Amino acid sequence: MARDTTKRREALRETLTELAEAHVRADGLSSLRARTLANEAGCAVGAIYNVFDDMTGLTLAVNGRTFGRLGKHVSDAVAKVANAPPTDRLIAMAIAYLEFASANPNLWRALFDVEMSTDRDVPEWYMQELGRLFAIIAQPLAELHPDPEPGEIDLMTRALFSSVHGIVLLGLENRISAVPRERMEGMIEFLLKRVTAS
Amino acid sequence: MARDTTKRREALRETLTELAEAHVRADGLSSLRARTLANEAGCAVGAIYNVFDDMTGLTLAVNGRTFGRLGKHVSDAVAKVANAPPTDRLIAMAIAYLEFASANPNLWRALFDVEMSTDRDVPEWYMQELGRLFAIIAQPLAELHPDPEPGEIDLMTRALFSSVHGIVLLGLENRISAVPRERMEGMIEFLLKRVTAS
DNA sequence: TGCCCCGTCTGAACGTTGTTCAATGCACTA
DNA sequence: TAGTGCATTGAACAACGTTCAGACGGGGCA
Repeated sequence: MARDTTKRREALRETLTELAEAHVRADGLSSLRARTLANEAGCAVGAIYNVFDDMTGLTLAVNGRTFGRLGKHVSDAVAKVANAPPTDRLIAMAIAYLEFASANPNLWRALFDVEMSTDRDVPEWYMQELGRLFAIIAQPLAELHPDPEPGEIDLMTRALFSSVHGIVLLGLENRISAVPRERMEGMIEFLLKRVTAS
Repeated sequence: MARDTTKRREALRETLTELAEAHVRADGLSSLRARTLANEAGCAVGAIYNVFDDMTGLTLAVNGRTFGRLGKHVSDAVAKVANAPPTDRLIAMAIAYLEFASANPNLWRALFDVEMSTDRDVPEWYMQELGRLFAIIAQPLAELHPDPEPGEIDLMTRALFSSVHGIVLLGLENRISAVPRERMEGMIEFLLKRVTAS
């Protein structure tokens, strides 16, 4: 019995995550409704709470998937130009980040919009994925600076990631100023070329 | 009567904005409650809707004040070093931006967290203030590039603003990685010095 | 086989939201 | 003073996440 129940729970978890992802992708994080999801999954509202702590837990499950795909997209992009100069690899990664955010704006925004103010801990996979992403960025930077001061690479890594993130964030925020795609790429190239210029 | 009523409305608008600002400053945008505000202002819940379209309208009023103060803070900072080289003026502005966000995190976040998905137009003062801010940034950049290609200054302005914004945003997001203040300043200086280096 | 027991699942109910609108009150005019 | 029209009220509404007492059902024991 125990195994059977566990399987059902796992299956429901999967179903709910899939349905939630579809909603977030289509209409944004704020369109998630417990009752709607329960209807679509063919279960009771309460069943959601047998499988997730609350709606935030469900959102985190969706974000886990998104984060994985984002990481893969960036990794693949840099792998394709593995032999290019460090600056070009950085640009390729940043453009890939832009591509992903641009192709999945709602899922991407959900990564940062999830409410974590309550005492819930940041999931460990969150920090791990972020660490993996930072490691990929750090590599070309390390090649550009073979003899760095302590912490210098880390500072540059965070600065560059944050900068690209900011450009993508405000660029996609069409309410403030819808920036055409090629201009965003222009900003990213401008920034990275300047910063990494010896 | 008409004038008297108008005055009362104006006074209520002022009172509500002030109270809302206090709440946002202390506990963030999501802590705004229509009933709480009405209690504190000594009016009925419905009265709020005589003065604002909805809660988003009230939030926009709060953001209007915040935007004004932010602009003044940045302007003052750059005015103090008006004779310094362009790069130093850019750094002074960015540090001032960081200072403001750091000193008023909840009010600052509210500037970007306000829900505008509904068809409500972006208020014209929003674009105006943003344009003013961009103009301040563009000036040192124009000095650094006396003979720019068309649109180049604008692209640089947006790229730099977005980058600094991203650094401040992720740096203050303590859930992801609480970055100490001096490291954030380090990132900003690193970025701006590199980007503006001839 | 039949019965009981215990964990699972259900969905009505709860407490809070923002928002509305019929009813009330009030100030000013004729 | 009676009448009129708009400002103001706050109970009611719809929708939300979340809970929990009870219905349900399957596995172990007599």
